[in-house]
This record gives sequence, C-alpha cells and structure tokens, in this order.
Amino acid sequence: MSSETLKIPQATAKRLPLYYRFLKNLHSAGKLRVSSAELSEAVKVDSATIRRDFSYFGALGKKGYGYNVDYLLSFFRKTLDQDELTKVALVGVGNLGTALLNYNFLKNNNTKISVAFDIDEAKIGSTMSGVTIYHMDDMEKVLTELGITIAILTVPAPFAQSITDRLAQANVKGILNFTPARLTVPATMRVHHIDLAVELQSLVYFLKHYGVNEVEELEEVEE
Amino acid sequence: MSSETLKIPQATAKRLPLYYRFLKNLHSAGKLRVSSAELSEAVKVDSATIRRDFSYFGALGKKGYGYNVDYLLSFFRKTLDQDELTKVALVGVGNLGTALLNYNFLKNNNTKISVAFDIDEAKIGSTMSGVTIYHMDDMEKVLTELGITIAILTVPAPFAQSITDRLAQANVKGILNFTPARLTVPATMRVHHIDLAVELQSLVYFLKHYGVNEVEELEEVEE
DNA sequence: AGTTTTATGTGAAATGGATAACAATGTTTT
DNA sequence: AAAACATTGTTATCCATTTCACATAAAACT
Repeated sequence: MSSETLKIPQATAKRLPLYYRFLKNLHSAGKLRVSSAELSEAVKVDSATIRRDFSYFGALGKKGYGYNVDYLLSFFRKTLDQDELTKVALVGVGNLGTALLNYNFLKNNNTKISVAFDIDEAKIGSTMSGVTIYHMDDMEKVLTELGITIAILTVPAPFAQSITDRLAQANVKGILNFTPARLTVPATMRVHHIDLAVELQSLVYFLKHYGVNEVEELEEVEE
Repeated sequence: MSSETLKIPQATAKRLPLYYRFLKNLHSAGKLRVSSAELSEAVKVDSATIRRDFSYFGALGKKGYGYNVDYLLSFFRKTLDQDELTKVALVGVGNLGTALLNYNFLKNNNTKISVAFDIDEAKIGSTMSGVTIYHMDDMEKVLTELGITIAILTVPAPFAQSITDRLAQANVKGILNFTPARLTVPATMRVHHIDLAVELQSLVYFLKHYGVNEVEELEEVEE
C-alpha cells in the first residue's frame, strides 16, 4: 500500500533475500548467466515459481537465454535496498542474543545490529562484537536518537509483551521475535516469529506421523 | 502415509506444538475450560482455524461449553508423543550451537539435545550444559549407538552439504538447518530451515514495501 | 540463412489453507 | 423444566500460492 513496486505476494517477498544470496554466490563464482532451472536446483524452489516470482518485477530474463547474473543481482540489490545499511536493535543479550550479536548479518544482507539492551549491570556499558550494550531503561531514548525501527527480541518470555509495548512507543515498526510469547501489537507493527521449540517439535511430529516418504522412487526432494 | 492419525494438513501440524504450549500455560494457571475464542486471543490464530485444526482429531470439545483443558492437554501430549523423550544431536558448537545447547528445549517439549559434535579440539571431550561434545569423526558411530535420528545443524555453510550427506548415512531422518545452505537430501529425509538472515531481511523488505498498514482503524493485529 | 534448441513469461488449472456463517447441541440461568 | 445462551463442528466460500503446459522468441548450431 506504499512504495514503488506494487504488491508482490508475501510468499514471493520471503524468497527474495534467498534469491539475492544465491545470485551473489553465482556472481562470485564468475557465472554470467543462469536459468530458472539452475537456480531452482540451488535454492530448492520450483523453477516455475522462480519465473513467476521474477515476473512480478517485469521481464528480467531473455527467452532461450535465461537471466544475466549481473543484471539480476543489481536489480535485486536495488529492490532489497541493499545499498543503504539497515540498523537493528537487539533487545536481550542472553545466550541467544549473544549468538546473534556474533552472527554476521552484514555479510549477506546490508543489515547490522547497531545497539543492544539488557538489564544485567555486568554487561551494561560494555561492547560485544563492537556493539554497545545499554540499560533497558534507556531503550526508548537511544532508539529514538538512532532512528532505529527494527528490533530483535531475545528476552525471557514473561517480559516479551511489556517490552514490545515499549518498543511500539519508541516507534519501532518491526520485531523479529525469538520469544515463545505471541505478541499483541498495534496494526502499525509487524512481527515475524522464530519459535525454536515449535520448529523442533513440529519436525519431530512430521517425522513420526508423516513418516519418511516410504522410499518409493528415491528421488531428491526438499523441505 | 504412516501412523494412526491420517494426514493432518501441514499447516495444522505446525500449530500443534503451539497449542500444546499454551494449553500447558492454561493448565498451570488452573483453568479448567477454554473456548476456541479465548485460545485464539492467546495464540493469535483465528478461532475458526483452531476449531478446524482440532476437528481433524475428532470432536474434542463440547458445544456450548468449549474444551476441557485437562482432556485437551492429555490428548495433545499423546498426539505429540510428549511421553517419550526425543533425543536430538547438535552438529556444530559455535556461537549459535552453544546458545541452543543452553536453550532449554526440554522445558516446553520433551526434546533434548543429548549429544554434540564439533571439530575444535579444545571443545572435544568437554561437556556444555551437561552435553558431551564428540569429534565429528565419530559422528556416525555415536549417532548410531544412541539411535538418534534428528539433528540440529549449526555448522559453517560450506560444510553443510557434506555433513548432511554423512547424517543421511548415519540414518538421521530429520534436520533442523540453521545454515544458509539449501540442502539436497534423500527423499527419506526431512529438512526444516531456520534462515536467520533471510528472516531479518524479509522483515525489512515488508516494512519498506508493504508499509505499515496506514493507520486506518488502529485495531490490534498480528504477524 | 534456415533449422533446431533452449528457456522465458503467463494463462489456466490445481492445490492448500483460512474464514464466514450457521445449524446443531449441550450448558446455564431462571 | 423451559428459555436463553454459548460454542462447537462443518459446509461452503474465499483467497493465496503453486504448478502445468505451451506459445513465443531469442540463441545456438549447421
């Protein structure tokens, strides 16, 4: 409902970063062209789906040839706003939070954890992986000053909702929620969940109940 | 295509662990009954969807009353095999792997990281959070001995595919893949992806391009 | 230059999932 | 015991997404 490119399906939007990453790989490997079939093999998405996804942005390829890697790459770089750095806050510097601090988001995306918050006095004022840790009491102030609108939430579940409310106050628009809590947020915010326990548990369920494709043809499959 | 309960939709199956967790909360809070509407509020899933999900397992509720918390809970405990402990292996004890070791999957699910593998001599032989770390050279042997068929993969991307091939050899059936690599696996295996960079990146994309529901009504929404 | 091959972009069909809406039925109240 | 109420289970509908299949056009070959 905003911006240039009109209404890409959500499912497509979720695959864009994936395409982008693999295109970068191809580029580094010196490949000049690529077909939807090749790309399909690499990212494990049906080739028709890939062509359809690309087609939302216009005709990016050439019939009988495929796609020019450099062109596609620079197109996606623009589309994904990879030219400007996106600053993100980390809220909660526990085990998982620390791991995410060390995880180099920058390498693949132009996204960086620029600031972190916690309540542990031992951590406050120190830096980890070059990121300064502030007290959560100063969260609103610091976020507003830095103009950060995206937060990664890795606090204990019982605090998740109240902290979310404060993030909303501080004009944060997006939360990547690693907490098991299901957050209530204003309509102006967007939450993506990564629920580790649910992910693991549902994998277990699938294996036990959907059983393991009774080796009929033994072709290669995915997800 | 196996087991008792015939073919639950995948989308439903992914929500089961979520329902289970919230039912446990309700139980602890001493609630005896719950309606699909209440549950909907808590887990942020449409109440009709919840009723539909439950209905795949038969008539679990009572009209005009709702669902009996204890009954539902024990039903899901059976359905999700929460009575037997599911042992899981962790492959790659880096930042993220370490965080997952400390993350207590046991608390919510009856799932436990029982063994870990790495190639760092400094870590091998030691235990973290009570889990012994073995050398990856011994992976097949140890996995087979312990009869473990589920692995969490947190190794550097370049090693992901070759290690996956070895896991397949060792009779592992499910992988929770935190690696950006898209794995090629035999049809007998199942892979769930958790791609942190893609998750963050797509959140950024949504915020920039779908913009933030232009505050029309300002109702509470989610995801 | 003509023929064959390749691979896109897309209409049409198929699949999968979410939601609205309500009859059926048990619960609660009076 | 009757009336009013609440809430399920499900049918029908809707919506989003995936996939098929092929006309089209460019590329590669001869």
